[in-house]
Amino acid sequence: MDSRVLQAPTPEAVEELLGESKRRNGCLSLYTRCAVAYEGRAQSQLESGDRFVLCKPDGTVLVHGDTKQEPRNWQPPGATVQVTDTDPLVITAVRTNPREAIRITCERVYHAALLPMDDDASLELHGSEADLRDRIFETPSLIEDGFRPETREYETPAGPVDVWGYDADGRPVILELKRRRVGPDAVSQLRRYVESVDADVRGILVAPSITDRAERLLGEFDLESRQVAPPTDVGEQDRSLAAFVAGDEDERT
Amino acid sequence: MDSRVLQAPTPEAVEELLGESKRRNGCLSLYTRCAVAYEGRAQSQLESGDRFVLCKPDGTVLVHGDTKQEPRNWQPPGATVQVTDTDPLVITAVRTNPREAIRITCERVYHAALLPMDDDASLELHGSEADLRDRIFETPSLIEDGFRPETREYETPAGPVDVWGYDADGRPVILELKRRRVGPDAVSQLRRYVESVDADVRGILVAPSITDRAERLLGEFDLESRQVAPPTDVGEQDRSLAAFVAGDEDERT
DNA sequence: TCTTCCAGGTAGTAT
DNA sequence: ATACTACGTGGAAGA
Repeated sequence: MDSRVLQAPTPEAVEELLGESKRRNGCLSLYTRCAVAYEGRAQSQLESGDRFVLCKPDGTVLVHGDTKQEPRNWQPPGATVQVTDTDPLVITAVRTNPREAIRITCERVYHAALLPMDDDASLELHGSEADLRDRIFETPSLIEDGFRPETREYETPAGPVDVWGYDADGRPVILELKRRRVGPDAVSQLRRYVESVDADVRGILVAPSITDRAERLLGEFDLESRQVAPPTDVGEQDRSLAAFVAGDEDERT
Repeated sequence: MDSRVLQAPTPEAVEELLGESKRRNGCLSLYTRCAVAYEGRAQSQLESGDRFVLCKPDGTVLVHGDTKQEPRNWQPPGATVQVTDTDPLVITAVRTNPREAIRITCERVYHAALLPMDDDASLELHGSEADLRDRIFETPSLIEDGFRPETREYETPAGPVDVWGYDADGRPVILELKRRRVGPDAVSQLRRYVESVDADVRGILVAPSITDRAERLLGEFDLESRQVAPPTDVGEQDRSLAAFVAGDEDERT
């Protein structure tokens, strides 16, 4: 695998490692005390602190602190990453469209590592809005008896509608699907679609649950709702994890 | 700093290091070939590949591949992270509200490292929607002559309005502010606020720019727009980064 | 490229 | 805890 880890590397060694990571198409990881500045879509400054920095071969740069899921600062994919100074070590990542730059000034580097990565696996995800849509096409009675779904992503002047269909009386129906509990924004969205259609159409918001305010707004605009959730079980899943989630803390299989 | 890096550690050594990271309130980093399973709000599976794993002391777990800004899989803050098996090494992170779990099965661990972090610096960000709001309170004529902004986050039955004020004729005005180019969703949002108010009120969408469809929707609902961007210059900024962004590629100061 | 919308969105704030 | 919105949202799919 020929990865490399350097303890307390010099700025020159980090520069060398960054070049190597580009040639090898690998990631560069830094454990460092650094300050960060950003300018582009907005501007930000982050004073010195201990952080973990990951530079990916696609130009992504992440600066992680010791809390939270989101990086404290970052550069999206597509940036050009360079060591622009070695005393102290400064790493700059610039990208265009939009034009923006991040600058990491390292007062100390505890470790640096080269991480060649081979990862071509694709994520299989179940329980998305698309799965909910498929579920409704499979079992239209989840909406109501006699409902006939017809078109996915039906185009209207106000944007694409999730599901277009007809009720038992042949009256057109628009469904707006959400995979989780919905608020007022989803009602606005459904209303926009319904009003953009030049016909007498019913609008139904399909979601696992709905907030009080959204419910009230629905009524105000003569829209409806159905309580339906995305399918949870999709076959080939690892059952022992499900047991964990179900609350069986002692599960260790 | 007493950080520790282990090359090709045994599962037991990783377990020990995870325990140590909890006691020391530090992060644990793994460079590993692993498979990932998730179950909770949805379900997902990710087959084996080389990845970088970061476990933070607040319970956050990130699994990064070699591309993209977002982790390939993750667990948000608040999870309990444990080694639940050592042959092969399995790391499980469980959290509640919502109840969900991620499981990382490592077929090889290239490195593991303990990263004690001291980071109490706060991010200073300029150019947000709040800054745009402040700018309008400071220079109301950016909207129009005679405009008098009055209330921020003004409460309506449909939700909080960014700015409530009055025009030169004393007619109430609602502003919906966006820090970037807006689409149909922002128009829907403004419309919802305007209609929820039981008065003859003007609605103005304030943003740097607007899409065609959104523009058309605005007209349809008798709403207005003003082209205003958040302030870009906020004083104490590092000017050399701005030069970089401006296109001066040779800037190395 | 631009537009549009989903996301296991995440984060912050007020109730 | 829930509700609501902003985010340097990011990412994908279609035009």
